[in-house]
Amino acid sequence: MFSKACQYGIKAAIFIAVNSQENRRVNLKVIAKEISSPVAFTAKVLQILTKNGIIDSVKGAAGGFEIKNDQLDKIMLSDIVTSIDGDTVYRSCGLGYGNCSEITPCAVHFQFKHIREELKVMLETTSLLDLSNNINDELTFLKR
Amino acid sequence: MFSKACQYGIKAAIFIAVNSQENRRVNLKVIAKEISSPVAFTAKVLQILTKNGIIDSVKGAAGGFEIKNDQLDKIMLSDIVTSIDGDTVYRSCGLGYGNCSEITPCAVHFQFKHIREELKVMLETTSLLDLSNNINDELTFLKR
DNA sequence: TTTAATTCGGATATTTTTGTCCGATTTAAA
DNA sequence: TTTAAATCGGACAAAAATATCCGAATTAAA
Repeated sequence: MFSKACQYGIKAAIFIAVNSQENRRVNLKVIAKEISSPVAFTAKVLQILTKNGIIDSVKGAAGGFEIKNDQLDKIMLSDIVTSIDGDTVYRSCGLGYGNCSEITPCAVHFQFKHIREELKVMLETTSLLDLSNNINDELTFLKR
Repeated sequence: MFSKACQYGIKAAIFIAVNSQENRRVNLKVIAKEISSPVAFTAKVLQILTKNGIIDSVKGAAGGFEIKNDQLDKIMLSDIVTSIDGDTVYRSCGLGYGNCSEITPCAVHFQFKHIREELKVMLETTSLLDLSNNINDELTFLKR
């Protein structure tokens, strides 16, 4: 469904969100350890998220990554996915046709239409706040 | 969502299905041309489908690929997808955790659960007959 | 002011996916 | 029986994704 880079990005963003709620800035090493991802590769992913304004980075000693608390409910899963993987997963044709549409539908268009739309809605309505609240309430996990 | 190999596999299977309904056997070159795919790579994909019993191959001159007509309603999209990409798209965790489940759900488990289930049902209930009928009725296209 | 901790960014390496090539085998038809 | 058309399968090549390395820039704290 999503690339590894994207999975790391989602996990990292949630971890940063959870910590930002407690006003804790977290650095690359801590993030990578928490989400069991390769450090240097995770750095690349975090750079993408930073450039796209999804997370904030602070250079230097005591630096790291954080998200402004008033942004947590505005950052959606779709923002993260789009930054890293683009929007093809939930927008483009299931068979990869560039010209597949409602008027000229490919062989699986009507089967995928509904699922794509549900995925889109889900990604666009699930915020980092929702996800980090679930972690805080111990309804879900991030590290295993 | 699916690998290119899988997209080629789905397209090829539908094309073979459409032709099998008319009792026409089609060969690799014709298939690859129809679905605009690289010939040799498509050969590999067709071999996978053949080994998995989804399509039948006939060697030698006048050989090619076909599907028995009484099988068309029994071959589901899920059979093709599983053969080529495996079942991770519609079975495994959205974040890639091996131990994510209903009792120990990952951070996005409940968001993805519904979509994964819908995708699974769709793939398991859409047959090659359904898809080739739509092509025959010109409700959908395969080649563009 | 120096040091250590940190992100940034470019280069490189490895692995996986995608794609190509070609000889072996099979088989219908000339 | 020969030939041509086809699949099969192994080796190889290219591209993309994943992962690593390292020096530069930044900055808090000693």
